[in-house]
Amino acid sequence: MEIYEELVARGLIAQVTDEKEIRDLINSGGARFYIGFDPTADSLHVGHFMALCLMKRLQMAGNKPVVLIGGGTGYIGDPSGRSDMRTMMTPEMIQHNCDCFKKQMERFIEFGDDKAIMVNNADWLLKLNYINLLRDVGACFSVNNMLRAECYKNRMEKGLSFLEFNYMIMQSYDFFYLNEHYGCNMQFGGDDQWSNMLGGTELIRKKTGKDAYAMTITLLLNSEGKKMGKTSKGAVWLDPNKTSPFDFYQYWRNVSDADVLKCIRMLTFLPLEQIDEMDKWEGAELNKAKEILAYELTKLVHGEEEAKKAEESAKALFSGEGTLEMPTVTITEGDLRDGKIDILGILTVSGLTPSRSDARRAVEQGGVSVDDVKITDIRTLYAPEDLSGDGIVVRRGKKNYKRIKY
RNA sequence: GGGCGGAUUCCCGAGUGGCCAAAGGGGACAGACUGUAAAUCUGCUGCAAAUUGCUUCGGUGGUUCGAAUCCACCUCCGCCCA
Repeated sequence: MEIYEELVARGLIAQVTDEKEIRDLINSGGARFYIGFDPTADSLHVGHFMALCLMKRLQMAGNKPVVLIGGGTGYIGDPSGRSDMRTMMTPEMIQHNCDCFKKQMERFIEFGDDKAIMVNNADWLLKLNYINLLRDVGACFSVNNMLRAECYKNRMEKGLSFLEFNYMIMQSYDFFYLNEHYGCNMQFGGDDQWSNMLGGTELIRKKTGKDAYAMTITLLLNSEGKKMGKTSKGAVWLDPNKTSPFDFYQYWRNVSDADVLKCIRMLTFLPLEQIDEMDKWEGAELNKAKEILAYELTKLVHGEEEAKKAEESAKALFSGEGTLEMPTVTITEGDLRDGKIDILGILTVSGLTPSRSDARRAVEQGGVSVDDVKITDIRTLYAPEDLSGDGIVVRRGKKNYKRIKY
């Protein structure tokens, strides 16, 4: 199966500007495509991961990826898919985030031997002269058309600043610039980028008369229609210091039945035949599929060793026996009161609960246990001796464990 | 630039002098049931030395015994007119 057909089979392709041309181009390895990443945080997250995987797949098929870091567009902020304005970032933050992105990407994409290149649009966007830009590309954009774009529609009521309105123009200019200077003939991006990307192909056509193509990646939505890779605490990060491999594993281990196969198809590199086989699984069998999903993704992001560790820890914890790998928190003297610490203190210091009030509620509702014994009294006290040696294992709810030592 | 309207807790959104830590919904969390799933039911959702105290309703000052609520100024946002 050729690469384009595989992407379709995996459900990765959302929209394309010209299916035939694009298929020919990437199947023959003739695409020089770019994907942009706006440095909105100091780590990549699951959403970026999809794009990286796509780059990898295409690179393996002989196409050349251009990673575009949005050091310049970061100054503006993409309004697509947002209902409110982004908070403005300082140049220092943007630079810091760009650096973090670079490091993480090198794990996924091979940059040696001109196999891929990385550029930063700050290099050309920040130099632009307003009047020149207006004359040069401003004339190519119809405000009427822009306002009709889906990405601005829902902002018409909420409010959209001129700053954000210009994002599309900057992104279009990027494509134009990359087309001119790097021979870039294709752009990929999330489906929410569609109108921005069309702006680029249009601009290239108007300025040069050449054709350029765009293709969007299906947004990874769960069965409830929400973006995946988000938890109540925020995004699921690829940086192990922001989302531990164990938590990363657990996120995928816990996806709902309805979403497992879709995730496996879209995110893993398992052969399609194997995935089709899994598609027949039902009911509790799907639990197995979740293990596979979690393991495969953790392996891709954090390496095989970490994936194994995470898997073992998870199995041990949920089967109730083992207590090998577990985040450990050490209680210090400052946490003690009258030489002891109460259960609420332990929960709070360990981060299992955000406050003592919350800890109190958790205990009162029967959600806390220590070494598998349910705690019912909020005044339960622990002395340093109780926490010596291997310490104790404190559990809040079903899925939150911490080992507590002194 | 002119006129009008708005900002409430994680989100939406009620509240227009004391009965307000603030209705209702969503989400999150916990319990039961399960398969570390979904659905359902229940509880819970500012903080703490916890039948009490403290801090919160865009910001700063003021009126009042008492302010989310009234007044003044400021910031941000929307709508209409230019």
